[in-house]
Amino acid sequence: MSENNKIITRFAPSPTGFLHIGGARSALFNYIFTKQKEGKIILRIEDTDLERNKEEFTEGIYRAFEWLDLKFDENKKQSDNFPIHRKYLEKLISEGHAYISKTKEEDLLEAKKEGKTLRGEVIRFKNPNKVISFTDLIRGEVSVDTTDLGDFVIAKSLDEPVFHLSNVVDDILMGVTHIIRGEEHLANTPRQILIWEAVGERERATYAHIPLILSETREKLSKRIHGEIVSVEYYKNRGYLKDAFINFLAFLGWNPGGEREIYSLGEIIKEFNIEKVQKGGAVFNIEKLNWFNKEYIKLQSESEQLEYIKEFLPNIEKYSDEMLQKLRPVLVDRISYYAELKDMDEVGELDYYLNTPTYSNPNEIIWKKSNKENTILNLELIENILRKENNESNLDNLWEEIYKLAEEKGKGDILWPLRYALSGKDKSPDPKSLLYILDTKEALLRVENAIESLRNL
RNA sequence: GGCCUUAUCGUCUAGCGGCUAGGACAUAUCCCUCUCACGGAUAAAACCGGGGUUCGAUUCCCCGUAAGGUCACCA
Repeated sequence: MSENNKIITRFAPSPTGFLHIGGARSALFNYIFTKQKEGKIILRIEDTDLERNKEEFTEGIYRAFEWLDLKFDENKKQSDNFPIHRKYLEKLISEGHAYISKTKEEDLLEAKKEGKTLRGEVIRFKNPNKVISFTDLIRGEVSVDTTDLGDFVIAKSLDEPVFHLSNVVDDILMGVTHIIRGEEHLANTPRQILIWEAVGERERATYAHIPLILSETREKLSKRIHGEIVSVEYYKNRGYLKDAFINFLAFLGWNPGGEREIYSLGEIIKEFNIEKVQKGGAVFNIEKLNWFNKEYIKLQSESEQLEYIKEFLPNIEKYSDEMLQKLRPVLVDRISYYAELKDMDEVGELDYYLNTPTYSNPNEIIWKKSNKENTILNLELIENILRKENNESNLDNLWEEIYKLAEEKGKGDILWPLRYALSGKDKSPDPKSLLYILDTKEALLRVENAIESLRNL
């Protein structure tokens, strides 16, 4: 593709909040589309609303993209272009496409009642009142009579353009060829096309409006009512893997056909076809994300898993490296995202790795089909084995002996009390894993304690 | 309310005139098993309604219905 018909796209968030998952998906679709066509993608921070903008939100957006590892070819801030926007406003006015409009007294008064202040005059676009048709890559032909849009405001003053003007002028100036954005902008498109045509200069861009991400109740997901789950950083902080997150997001509203669902970004770029993007909104289902994430955790290398564990496991300083190594498979097996380690820690599911358990209800040491005497006897047999193997530290031998004993005496009658003695819990990983993770000396102590508790019963 | 958009299992979706309507998540049951988790298997579960077009509609058209978006001196 030659340089002058190269595809140019942009993602244009406003820094009035953290990056929304819907925004992330828009950006992702832009990114995928652009990479596939070997085009250029621009990140343009739309900071024209001076009152609501915050630098921290811009930072947050950058951080989110850094996490997702989506890199933009250009980084722009719309406010840098205010002088240019002014020139275009002047041009539109002199050509009769826009005019300065006095605000009506009654509107001024009404706004005051609501606590808002309106400018005495603003710049409005002179609506030619015609039917605008465009081809949306996802939706096909869309056609709207712009008459009922009226003469809409495009700037508060020559130096304060608002969204429609800045957005269109920048798209024209930056050579944007494809505008891929959320469906909430579909209704804005006709008036933006009106401005685009009034400015002239360039053939208009091709539009594609991607469906919204919906809540359980099928409405647009919003931070206000749906909370932090709409923020991309939430997923980063909860220990989701960016590849899983991207895979999930891309498959919300699109898929390559076929039955495979685990696709790397590179594979998605290869397979992507914007015309196959779903038209209807998609309900955001965190269960499915969790499944994707678990699949990606399984795909991680041991050292990657260890890194995440070190980041998310509470009281990490209390675990030795050796123990962490041993703990890794057990932990990874039980989570879909790494922050679940914190949840497990909070409910005490990790206690027994660090602390010798106490048996508040020793009856639970006894297997359901057994009795106290038998259990004490069996634990003593285990105790003997542990004592014998204590200095050899050969886990395989140790386990072999215990398992032989279990087969002899009945698995439940050996394995249950052993596991309970080691964990102090009715639910826990299997005793072999526990023995593997715990020091043999510690295991012996726990078995002795359990016997003691039973005797005192 | 006006305008725009959408409509396949509970959810994400495959399907692009003829299929026992396929897969995944979630659910249930079973297997594995001392418990939990993992894993494996099986099951239940959908074409919004009504008219056309057609030999034949989930698929094409129209009308309803429902849902969503948007109607700012926000983006």
